Formats: sequence, structure tokens, C-alpha cells
Amino acid sequence: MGEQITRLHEIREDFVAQWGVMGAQWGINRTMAQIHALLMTSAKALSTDEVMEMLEISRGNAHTNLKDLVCWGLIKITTKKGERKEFFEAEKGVWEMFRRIVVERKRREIDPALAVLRKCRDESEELKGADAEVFHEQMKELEEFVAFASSMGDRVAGMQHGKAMQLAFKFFA
Amino acid sequence: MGEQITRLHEIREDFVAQWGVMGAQWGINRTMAQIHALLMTSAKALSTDEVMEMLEISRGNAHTNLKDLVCWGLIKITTKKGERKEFFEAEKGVWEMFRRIVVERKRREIDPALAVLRKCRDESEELKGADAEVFHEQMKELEEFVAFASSMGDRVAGMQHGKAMQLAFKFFA
DNA sequence: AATTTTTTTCAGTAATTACTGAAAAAACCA
DNA sequence: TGGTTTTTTCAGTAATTACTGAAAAAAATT
Repeated sequence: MGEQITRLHEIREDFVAQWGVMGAQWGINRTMAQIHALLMTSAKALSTDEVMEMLEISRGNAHTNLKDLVCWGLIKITTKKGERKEFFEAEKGVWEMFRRIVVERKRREIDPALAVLRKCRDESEELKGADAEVFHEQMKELEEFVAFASSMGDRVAGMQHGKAMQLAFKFFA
Repeated sequence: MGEQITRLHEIREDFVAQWGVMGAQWGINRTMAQIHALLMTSAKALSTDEVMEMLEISRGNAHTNLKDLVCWGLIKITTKKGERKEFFEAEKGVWEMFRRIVVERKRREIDPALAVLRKCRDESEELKGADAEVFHEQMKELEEFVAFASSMGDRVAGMQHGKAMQLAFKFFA
């Protein structure tokens, strides 16, 4: 095996490992983040077996996390002529990746939070007393802010890369 | 105990519980999120004992998470005349909260990620072959994107609420 | 400087989350 | 249809993370 190829393997393994650590710090499963890192930096689509082998993980683990990544829209299933297996391929475009993460986190985290805040705000509307007023006011402000963040998310996730960069340029001007 | 007060307790407990669930989905400890929710909606500063009692948690747990929240800059320690204990009080302003979370997450998550990406990009610069090129290109794009996000974070975290809202208005126009 | 109050630490334990490996189910093929 | 490959599930286990409670340290008081 060539010097260069071994070197690439080393660097890539480092990246995969570190990406796993990163993922864990967000609420994401370490293995899922590692598989994502692996596929993101793969020139070709990989099979479950290849992922298992490269990360030294069990079939069950590989399977579950590959399917979760598909749910997140970060990788997709492909097939090869003459091959029966499924192969997995990552979305490579960074902007597209970002958009999908925004959409998914919004759906999973922001929207439910918003529901809770609205409920608490409504239910504390009529209550009297200093405590109740502090509470209600806080719910109101949080709700407004999160709703605002949510629509920002929609807006950004709906943009093409070019438009987003234009806007970013304006932002820094 | 008045009808209204009991009702407020119920709603607030619901909020605290749900905020804990939310926190857990991000990489945040459930108890820490709950304590934050409690203090955010408290008309007065609370002592460790009050937090322990209200959430039915141990002293150690309350202590650790209160101190962590102080590190995040989300709550601060206060004292009361004639009282020996420390009391804890949350930053109530939503924009200020947001800013502090941005600063802290950037420091803990974005900056280290950036270091990894730069390292991998540099180290794969010279390598030859299709795999190496895919890898290097991916590192470059990720690095650029994360660096960009990072400076956006700085920018936003450095803004006053008013300025931010002005900008947001432009964004939606 | 002895006593009391409050904060901090941490060993042990509980709870949660992640992973394995094998078996079942499903899909494919001749 | 029966055999083969591939995917999916899941009970059991491992690893990680969070929590308790009590003891030690620190701070305040007399």
C-alpha cells in the first residue's frame, strides 16, 4: 500500500473520530456522526458492510445509524448494477447539508418548544400576582423569540446558496 | 393555598419539565435545563436549598448544575443582607440569554471543529489521487463554511438587541 | 479558636443510552 | 417453490452519563 494512501487513511480516520466527538456534543449519536464523516469524505458510495468494517462496528449499529442519517436527509440510498446490496452516499454540498440540518432540528426541537411556550403563555394569561406576571411575561418573550428564530430558519433553509451569500455579504457590509 | 397559586405551580412545573426535555435534546444536562427554567421564571433569586426542594434533587446535583449555569453566564450569584447563603438569579432578557449561549457554544463547539478542519485540510493538501482530492475538497468547503458561521456568530453576539432587530427587519423585507 | 453555617467534592450507585450479535423477516433469484 | 442474499429487529450487555448522600473543606460568626 502506497505511502500516500496510508497517510490519507490516517488523516481521514482522525477526521472521522473528531467529527464523532463533535456530534456527541450536539445531541447526536457518536456513531451516526462518524458514519456521516466517513460518507462525506468518500469518493464512492459505501455498503453497510464497508461501513461496518471501516468503523469496526456491528451490523445492527451500522444499520440503525445509516437509516437515521437517511431520515435526516443527510445521506441517500443508491444501488449498483449487478449488485443486490444497498449503497449509501452523502450529500456533499455544505450549504445543502446545512439546510437539511436546519429543517430537521427545527422540526424536532424548535416546533415542540414553541408548542410548550404557547401553551404556558396562554394558560398563565389570566393569573394574578407578581409571580404569575413574571412567569407570563417570560413565556411571552421566549415565545416571541423562538417564533422569530423559527421563521428565520424557514427563510434560510428556503434559500439557494447564491442568495444566501448575497445576503451574508450585505450583513457584513 | 389559593386556587390561582396552585394553578401557576402546575403550569410552571410543566414548563420546567418540558424545558428539561428540550435541553436534553441539545447536548445539555436535563437538570441544568430545569434549573435554568426555574430561575428564568422566578420573581426572586433562589438558594440552593430552594432549588433542591422545588425540583426534588440532591444537594450535589443542584450545586453542580447551578455552578455550570454560572459558567455559561446564564445565571449569576447574588447575596441578601442578613443572609449567609448564596442566591441565584437568571438573566431574564431573552436576547442576552441568546447571545451568551451563542458565545459559549461557539467557544466549546465551533472553535474546536474549526481547528480539526484546518488541520485535516492542511495535511491533505499535497496528497494525490481521487480519494485524496475528494477529501481535501470536502475539508476546504467545510472549513470555509464553519469559519463563516463562526464569524456570523461573533457578529450577532456582539450586537445590541435593537440593532439585531433592525437587521432582521431588513432580512424579511 | 471553637461553633455553626454553607459550599464543595467525590465514591458509590442508578439511570440512560448505545452497541452487539444472532435470529427473523423481507427481498431477490433460479 | 426452495434456496440465497440482504435488511431489519431486538433481547441482552456494555459503556456512558447523571445523581445521591455523606464527608471534607471553606467561610462566617461568636
